Amino acid sequence: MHGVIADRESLLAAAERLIRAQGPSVSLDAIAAEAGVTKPILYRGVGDRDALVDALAQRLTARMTDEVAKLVSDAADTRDAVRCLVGGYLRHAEADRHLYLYVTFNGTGDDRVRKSLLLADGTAAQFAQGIAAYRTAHGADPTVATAWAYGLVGALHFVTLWWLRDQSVDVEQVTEQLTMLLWSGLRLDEARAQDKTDGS
Amino acid sequence: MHGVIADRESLLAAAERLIRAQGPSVSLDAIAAEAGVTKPILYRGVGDRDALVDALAQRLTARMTDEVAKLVSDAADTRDAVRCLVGGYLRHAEADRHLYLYVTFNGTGDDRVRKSLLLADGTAAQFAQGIAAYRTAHGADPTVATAWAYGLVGALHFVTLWWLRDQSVDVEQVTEQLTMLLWSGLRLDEARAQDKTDGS
DNA sequence: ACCATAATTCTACTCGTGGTAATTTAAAAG
DNA sequence: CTTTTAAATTACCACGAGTAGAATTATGGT
Repeated sequence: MHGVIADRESLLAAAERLIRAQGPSVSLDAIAAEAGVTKPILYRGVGDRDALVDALAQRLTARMTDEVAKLVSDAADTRDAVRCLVGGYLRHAEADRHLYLYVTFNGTGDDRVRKSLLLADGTAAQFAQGIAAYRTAHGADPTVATAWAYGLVGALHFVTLWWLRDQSVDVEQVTEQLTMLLWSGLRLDEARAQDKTDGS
Repeated sequence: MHGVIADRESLLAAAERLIRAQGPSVSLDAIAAEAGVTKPILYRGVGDRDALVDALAQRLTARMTDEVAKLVSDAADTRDAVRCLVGGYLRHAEADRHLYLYVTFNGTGDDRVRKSLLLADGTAAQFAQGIAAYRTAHGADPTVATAWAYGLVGALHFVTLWWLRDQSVDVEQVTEQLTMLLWSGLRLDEARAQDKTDGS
């Protein structure tokens, strides 16, 4: 119709374009129309809805982790790296909020868990790697890396959702607040005085 | 049919019963049938799907916060309180996993954000209160409470999802790991040596 | 006791969306 | 120019949310 080539790449690009323009509640028909093709072509090119979300999640994850990694590489120290990570995540999610929501909310089937962790898995894998490396380099136990990575992603995600919904504070402030929590934890400095050497 | 009274309470109870039995992908027809009524009666009693999820989220939130609060009240110190909270959350989510998933995954409309934060809002409100009280009592800034509360809920939620999906570690271990992160943060002890007195 | 009217419940429908099968159109080979 | 094969389009099915109208039961008057 428009001379559009229906390769996977342009289909995914059309999906992103339409989601950005119209919000996360777009149908597959609409995406196909945006790409200038019909639904079966879309299915042949990228698969069913799950596959589409999967692909978009991969692309978004790649962009976010790339950008965040770039920001982090300029950090002064490790705490500043966390700060850059949090700020980068928030800003990217805000800039691409529709796609972010499309990818992170996909609970219709019976495997809601798997689907909702699509973006999380990619991000958490990166985080886990960084955490494990950091802790190994400093003689700390890296076993916690996976659990911590999912905890980090969850904290980032929910703070993002809350902040996107009611933007009551500016990005700098929420970044600093979340960084405080992630870097130093809930405990107050005085609590450190107590020895917490639990051998579990 | 069964002499069932179609008051709101029994409708919600039937919904919980069926979700627990059949998983989070139950239709409203099925819920109505479980309650012994038909769909319009269900609508008259509890409203549309959003209202149902809202009500179930409130009930689940109440149960979880109640149980967790009880566990926390027996804690030895503040760190142990966090530990009890994490463990209680994980165990309750596991025990009622279907309902937990039904309530936390509800992204079909355009207000995905609002709906997905239904359980989070209730839980985060409690957490924020506790955090603010704790910090105020110790002379720390309580402004961070809201952001931290959503961060906590997000970390708990995602670690729960990850753990429910591939139960590769036992609950004790993941509880301890997440508690470490939430209580002490990412930083290693040596990092404390560096003075981090950032005045924002 | 009987009929009419009001209230309530049930059935049956619409609408939108994911997914697919069958029909049609275009292209290539003989 | 015909026939066969490959491709896309249209038309359809399944399913679930939500609702309007049919049917049934209860209520009240005479």
